[in-house]
Amino acid sequence: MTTPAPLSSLSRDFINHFGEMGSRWGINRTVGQIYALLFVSQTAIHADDIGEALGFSRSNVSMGLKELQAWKLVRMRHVPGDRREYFEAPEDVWEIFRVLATERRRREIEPTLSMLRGALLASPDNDAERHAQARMREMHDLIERLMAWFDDVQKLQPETALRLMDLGSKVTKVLEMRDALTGKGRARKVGNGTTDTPTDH
Amino acid sequence: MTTPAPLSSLSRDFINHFGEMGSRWGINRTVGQIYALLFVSQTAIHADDIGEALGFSRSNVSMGLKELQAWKLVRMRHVPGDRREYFEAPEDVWEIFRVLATERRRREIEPTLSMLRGALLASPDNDAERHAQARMREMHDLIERLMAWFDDVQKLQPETALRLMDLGSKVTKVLEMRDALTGKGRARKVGNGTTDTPTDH
DNA sequence: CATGGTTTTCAGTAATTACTGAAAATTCAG
DNA sequence: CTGAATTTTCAGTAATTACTGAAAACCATG
Repeated sequence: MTTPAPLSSLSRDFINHFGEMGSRWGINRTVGQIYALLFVSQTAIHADDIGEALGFSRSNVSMGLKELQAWKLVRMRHVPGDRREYFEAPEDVWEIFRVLATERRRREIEPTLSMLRGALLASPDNDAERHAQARMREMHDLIERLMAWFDDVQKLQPETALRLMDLGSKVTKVLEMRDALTGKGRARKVGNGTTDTPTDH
Repeated sequence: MTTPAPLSSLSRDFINHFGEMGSRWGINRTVGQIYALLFVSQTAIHADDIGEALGFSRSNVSMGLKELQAWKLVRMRHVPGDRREYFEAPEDVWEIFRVLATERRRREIEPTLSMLRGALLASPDNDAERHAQARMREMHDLIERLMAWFDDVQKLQPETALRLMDLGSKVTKVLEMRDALTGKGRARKVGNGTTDTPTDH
């Protein structure tokens, strides 16, 4: 019967922010707030307390938790002698990031990649189609490259990945050196046939 | 009065897919389809043709284009002797990716980062608050690290960035070697990342 | 500086998505 | 099995978001 801890203004602001950002992140207010609550909570919480803390109906909480579980962003656990289900967010923020990235990829990228793969099998029979398909190929190839890279990095230990990131573009020193040695140095643009872009940056 | 080119089934599928995925990507159907149309188009198109090709009202097209411009995903241009505004998607897919990532960061991450920065200034006065703030700090620090890395990579030439990515986790070989030399690494963790992890799916 | 062609705005409406309460299903102790 | 405690489902409703047509604003030209 413990009252669900009255939420400090610190936590309340955090939770509200997640609620508001929810729509931009592709989740709804409820889901965002529930996640935020679990994220800052010291202990696992059961659905009734979540609903009470945030002012949502029980059924809404149930649906929100279901979605968070589908995203693999919360874990369920049981406390001895209590039939209710308790929920918590995983500790390790890198792991959270990894899960989030993986899940977003699965939902937001894979379907497109597979559509593109299909489109690349077609035989275009006029110039417009040929051009469209070439564009799709560019998109496809970039996405595949990005995903292959992501696969690679994802397999690293968090510690290693973080360290790799901290190196940042310093890593390019290695590339530049190699280029200097192989005399490959001064190409500037990525080769897409149609030269255009007066880009500058 | 050129009819807006009858859209091959190849392009139509691509455009429809973008319409459907729109909601997952945080844009609406209209915006997704307009972008897709421009992306595969050989030439710049004006609003009326876009509306006709996709079956949207003129005002809807106008709003869609406005949003795409806000995202910096389309460019406007004029053709001599025609008062109408023509639109096109930038050529270079890496540049598109860069713009998209930057814009998403600005909209989806920066606000949270600044909220977190504020939260970290507070002085927690009980254990729960202290824990919540510590969690927020973990989140904040990870995001900052990721963003710093992204800043770094973003400044690279497309070619360099792509090549860096293609190297993937091979770069870690350098790290591992360095660790071996400095005696820093010492095979610290269990289940080392490079061998096949027992991932389910 | 008036005109016709063009784009933008906006109020109203349609479509979609979120949320609720009540009922059904599930779970488990006795 | 029974029944109390709990979670899930779902039909109905509320809230939000997308889309339209008409009108206003814009703008290059004569």
